Amino acid sequence: MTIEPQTRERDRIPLDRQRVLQAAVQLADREGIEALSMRRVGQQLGVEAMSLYNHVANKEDLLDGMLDVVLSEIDPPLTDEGDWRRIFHERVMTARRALKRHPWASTVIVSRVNPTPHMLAYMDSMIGIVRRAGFSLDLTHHAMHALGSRTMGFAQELFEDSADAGADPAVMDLMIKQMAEQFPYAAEIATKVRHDNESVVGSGCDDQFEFEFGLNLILDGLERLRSEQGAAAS
Amino acid sequence: MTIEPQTRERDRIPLDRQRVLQAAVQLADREGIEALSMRRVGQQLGVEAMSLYNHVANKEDLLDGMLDVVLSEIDPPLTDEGDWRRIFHERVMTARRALKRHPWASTVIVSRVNPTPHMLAYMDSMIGIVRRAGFSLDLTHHAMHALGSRTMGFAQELFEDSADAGADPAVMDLMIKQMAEQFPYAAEIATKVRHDNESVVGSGCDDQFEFEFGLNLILDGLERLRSEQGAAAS
DNA sequence: GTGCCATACTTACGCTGTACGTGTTGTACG
DNA sequence: CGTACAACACGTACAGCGTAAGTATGGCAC
Repeated sequence: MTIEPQTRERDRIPLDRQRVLQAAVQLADREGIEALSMRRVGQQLGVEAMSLYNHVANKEDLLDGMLDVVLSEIDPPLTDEGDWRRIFHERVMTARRALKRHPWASTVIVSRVNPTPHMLAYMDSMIGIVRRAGFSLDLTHHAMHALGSRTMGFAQELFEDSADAGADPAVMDLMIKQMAEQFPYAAEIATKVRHDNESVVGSGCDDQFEFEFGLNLILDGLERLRSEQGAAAS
Repeated sequence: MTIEPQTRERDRIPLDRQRVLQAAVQLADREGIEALSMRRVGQQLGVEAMSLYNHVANKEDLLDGMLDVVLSEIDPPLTDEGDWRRIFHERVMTARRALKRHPWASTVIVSRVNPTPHMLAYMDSMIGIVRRAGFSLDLTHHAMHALGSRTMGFAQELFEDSADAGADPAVMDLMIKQMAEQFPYAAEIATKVRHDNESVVGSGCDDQFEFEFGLNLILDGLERLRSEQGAAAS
């Protein structure tokens, strides 16, 4: 009773955030996201549930962290040459593959409200692709909404609005400024949206408009295929 | 103690599924979906939690039922005349309005795995619109995937696969036959998918193909807008 | 040595969904 | 009218959850 704990203490690898996240990811991979509880993750590490709270704020934070681990597995773009559609498509499929390795990821991602660092980095790189292809700021913004999280490798709307649109404007300014260094393209869009909606309450984007924009984009594309099909066959 | 219960019993309206579902919907509307527990719903009806189980199988079933209530509020189509895109668009926006009346609905719908009756009816009517506009079976199938639950008034993939693709084939046949009467258009698609994948394991649809189909549809639409924008300005 | 600080452990609270057994009810039939 | 019955609300109980709060056990700076 006096020796046992000491020896156990000695050869115990100390916990850290990375180990906690990795254990959680492994558990979710193996037994599904519904089997993931703080107690089970602790068990996985030979540790009590409460010990995890030294490294993650709460379960929400744990899920955010797990997601970030998955997103960190998205390979960087191979090339920057050629048709933007090819580059974009390729990168989306890479992201899709990363997410498919962790089947729980796509269901978790939709329940999150704040983007993780790797998420921001990824989005920034995708925005960069279309911007460099000559998309206007406006069109870029609409494009990202239309693609929704198809950009992430599956089909689903991303976040409700740009973080907390109702927050302190001064804080927002600072946040955007800090973001601008790391994620210039994303920051550009955020600034624009913010400017457009200076006097507007609620969400930073016109959800109704963005929804109809995306809907019409698809309907028009389908109409084109319909008329082609009409020309080819009956 | 002997009289009290009797009088209370007398003027108690007996529970039924509809009352349970309505109380649950009201509670979720008022206090959010995370506040919805069996105990709270019971409380809402002046009844213990366990009494609800006489009318719903479990919480999953309760959520399915609640969703069906919301979907039943989608108004029937106004007209069947004119451009299919206009008709389709109009109906989607009607569905969107119904879902917006219950903010929790869109988050709940994505966690469901089986379509509810009203859901099937709605999908059937949407498939009917494009079929009557001359879409081939194939194109219709791809179209529904591409639209995802944009058809429902928000953007998100629908169900993992067509119900239980791995189930007993004989049971499936029966199911499809029964479906054919009520939902002819939906049944037609289901039959086709089933036929195409006779010898294929896993999901009833080629997820990879459908995903890329939808992605390319949007990318092509965006490319068109990009080149137009290039011609007009810059 | 001594104090400090990080961190792991323990206990406990209030909540969840729901299995199981009991009692009361309105209704159908002799 | 009396009785049997099926429907159904109730109460209790259990295993699990996230996490607040307090306690014990290191390694490390002085």
